[in-house]
Amino acid sequence: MQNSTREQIITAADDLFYRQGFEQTSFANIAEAVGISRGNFYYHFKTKDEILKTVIQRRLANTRDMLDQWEAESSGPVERIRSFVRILIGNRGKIMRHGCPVGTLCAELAKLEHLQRDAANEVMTLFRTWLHRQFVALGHEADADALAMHLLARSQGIALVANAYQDSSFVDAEVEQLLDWLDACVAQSTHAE
Amino acid sequence: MQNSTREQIITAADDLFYRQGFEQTSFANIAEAVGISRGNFYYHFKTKDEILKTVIQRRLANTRDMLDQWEAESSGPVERIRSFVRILIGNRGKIMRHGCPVGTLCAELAKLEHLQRDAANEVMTLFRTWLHRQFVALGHEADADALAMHLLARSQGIALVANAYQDSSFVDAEVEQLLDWLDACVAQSTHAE
DNA sequence: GTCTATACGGAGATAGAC
DNA sequence: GTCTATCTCCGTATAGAC
Repeated sequence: MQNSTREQIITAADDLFYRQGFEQTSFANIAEAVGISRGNFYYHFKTKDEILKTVIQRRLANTRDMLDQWEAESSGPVERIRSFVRILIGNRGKIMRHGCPVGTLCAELAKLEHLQRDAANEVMTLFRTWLHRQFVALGHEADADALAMHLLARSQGIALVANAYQDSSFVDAEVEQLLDWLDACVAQSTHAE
Repeated sequence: MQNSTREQIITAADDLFYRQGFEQTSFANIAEAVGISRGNFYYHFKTKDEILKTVIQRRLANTRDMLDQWEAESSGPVERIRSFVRILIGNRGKIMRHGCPVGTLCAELAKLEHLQRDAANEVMTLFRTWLHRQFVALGHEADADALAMHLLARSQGIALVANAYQDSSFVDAEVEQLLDWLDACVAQSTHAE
């Protein structure tokens, strides 16, 4: 069932929403990418809202999987948070071209006052609560959410500016600073004990 | 000539582009906001590109004026940079509702691969070079641009996350951290002498 | 499930009267 | 300068044949 037409539509829509934005992507674009007719498209999804909802659900599932994997692979919270920071490096090229998939969708749906806005924010919240948990494990119970939000905002800012200026060395330099900041967090929590 | 129809159109378009986004704003929206007919609109601006270009030019001019004013009002570079950081507080409400006017336009035009993308980036560059100059005055010749970019990214990240979560206390907390970071920059440059 | 044909509205844009 | 009327294209969405 992995290559069913429905799955192909979701994959194509996911990609196009990221690269062109939701509003800018038409049913014709998606149908063309999949290689089906517009009419057939409507057999699978009745409205544009519905396809967006489904794409966000898939992103939520994929994000959960990724976070679970980081949890399984990494030995401790510091290494896990480093995994988060390093997606900026791993996805450097895509981020420079199209921005952060999470942040750009939240920003677009916020401006459209779209029904699925909260659903899109939920993807960001997945990272927020996961990071929160890691900071708690680091001994930062009191300010874990503030640290998670801080890291989220830093990442989003880096992605936005890197996208505007198409600057990859900027990403590298900022990631270094984030890793230093993380080390300082660790030192601070160790110190407090 | 301040209240000419042309000026009113630019003002209305500027506001609507910020609140709804460029793509989402139609000529009908702008015409209705001004109280003129669609036909009349085309007497003043032939294409949507042209009105966007004009709006960006106005934003560039307004930004230059603001930066000049900060330069005139503040005694030194530290206080000037603080003025920049504090717009996050001053425009807190608008930023929570619609994001940063500079960042959201850059992000949207990047995704549309719009002709005016570079023009929109130019507004951000105005802040970048101005901040660069302030950091040089602070004694940070070597890393002035990196510091300017860092501050730009931090601000954009704060605006994006604040917009997503509509969280004003987050903005306050992050601004405090930015001001602390700035103080640390000053201490570092003083120390180096 | 997939297609073609088509309805319908809204967008950008133009023509020409006043 | 401002209006109404109109054109054209493209978007979402539907109907019905295969």
